[in-house]
Amino acid sequence: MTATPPADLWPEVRPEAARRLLLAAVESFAGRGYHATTTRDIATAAGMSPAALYVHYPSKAALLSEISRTGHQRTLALVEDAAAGPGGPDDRMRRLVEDFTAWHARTHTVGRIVQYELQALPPEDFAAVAELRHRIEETVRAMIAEGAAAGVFAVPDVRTAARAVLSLGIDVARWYNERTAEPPEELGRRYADLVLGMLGARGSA
Amino acid sequence: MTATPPADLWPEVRPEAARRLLLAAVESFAGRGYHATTTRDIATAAGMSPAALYVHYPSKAALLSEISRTGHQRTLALVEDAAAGPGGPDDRMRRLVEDFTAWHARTHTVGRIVQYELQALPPEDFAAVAELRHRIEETVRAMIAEGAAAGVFAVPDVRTAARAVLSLGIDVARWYNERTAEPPEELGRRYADLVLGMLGARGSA
DNA sequence: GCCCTTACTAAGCGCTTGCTCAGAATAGGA
DNA sequence: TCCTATTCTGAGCAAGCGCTTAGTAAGGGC
Repeated sequence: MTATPPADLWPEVRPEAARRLLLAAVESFAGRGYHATTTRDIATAAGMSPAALYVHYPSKAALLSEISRTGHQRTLALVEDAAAGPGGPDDRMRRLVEDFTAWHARTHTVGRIVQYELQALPPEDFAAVAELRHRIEETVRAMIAEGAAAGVFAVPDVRTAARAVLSLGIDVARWYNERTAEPPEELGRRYADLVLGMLGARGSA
Repeated sequence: MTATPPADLWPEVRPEAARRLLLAAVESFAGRGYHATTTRDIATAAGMSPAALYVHYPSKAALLSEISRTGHQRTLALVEDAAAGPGGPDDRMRRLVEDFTAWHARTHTVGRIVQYELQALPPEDFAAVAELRHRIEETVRAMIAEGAAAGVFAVPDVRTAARAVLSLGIDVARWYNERTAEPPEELGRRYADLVLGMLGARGSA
């Protein structure tokens, strides 16, 4: 088992029943999609009746929004941490790709919801996460631009390269599952190597 | 308008009403997801009543299966064409990435369904497309292995590299939309450059 | 024009869904 | 132990869903 065990998600959420609902929702939303998941699915998986969900959350959509928001906050934090860390653009890009990739592998259930269930969010909640996504994209773009200006990266188009870097990490959430043998950290290292090669960083390959 | 106009999809499908239903289904499945799309949505968009759908297709799921199967066949064909084409591994990889990327950009609605609605397919239909997906993955993996053996590519792990190459193209379907300014062919060329850099092809960057 | 086939509709069915509500059960503090 | 607050349930509601059916309309061939 190389993914984050569900037991480790949202340790701060209380009461325990509310957390059980989140955990159950994540599994079902990630496995079958938001719209194909019923409140009965979630409640049953959490060991409760469907009505219990409404004691802790105002709606089914509120569960989705909570998962999406916290997932986006987490990925933004790790991207910004890497960007603000020590070393040159190549070192920081390596760390960014390692962490972003490993997170999508380890937390692929949340990652799937974060990346692919945006259209199911209520409009105001969508707007909030869209802003977080924009900050992630800008951070990556700025890092590549910095590396290109410093002659560390050689990319014909910064925006396209930034898109590609994020795509690699994001798509991990689609394909990574419990049976994938490669540990998240190792996948992150391998992806970092590939990305530095892609960006034409000297000393890469 | 840089994507394939819906009018160009499935020109061989007759009668015209059946094709209108496919076109309507593609737009709605891609935009909101299979499960959030009702038969009433599809029928209304096709200018018919919900019952008309059942004159041409046995079920809502049959529409999904048709779109998924034809989409997979198309992507498998373009991957295999590139792999069987002229030139060395780097030339063929360039063509593969260009075509795969451009297809996902131009036909991003179908691409979204192909890549992200697998869990909604009836089991037998899923099994059929899973086989097509496996062949796509194998073709790309074999090409990278060939390039590595010939010393044209330098990758520490062939399977991870193959995964990454496909991920770049696949994720285009998620983010590309009608407002994206970059034409599919140009995006394909840029991605091909990035991929050759990623694979450590000499002369790349 | 007639007949057959195909395409289509309006109406409605049985079932499912997100959610509400009144009452019951449980937990915690004095 | 008792009381209050919190947690939870069973039952059920209104709306919506995929699909069916009987009948109508349209198209094409002779």
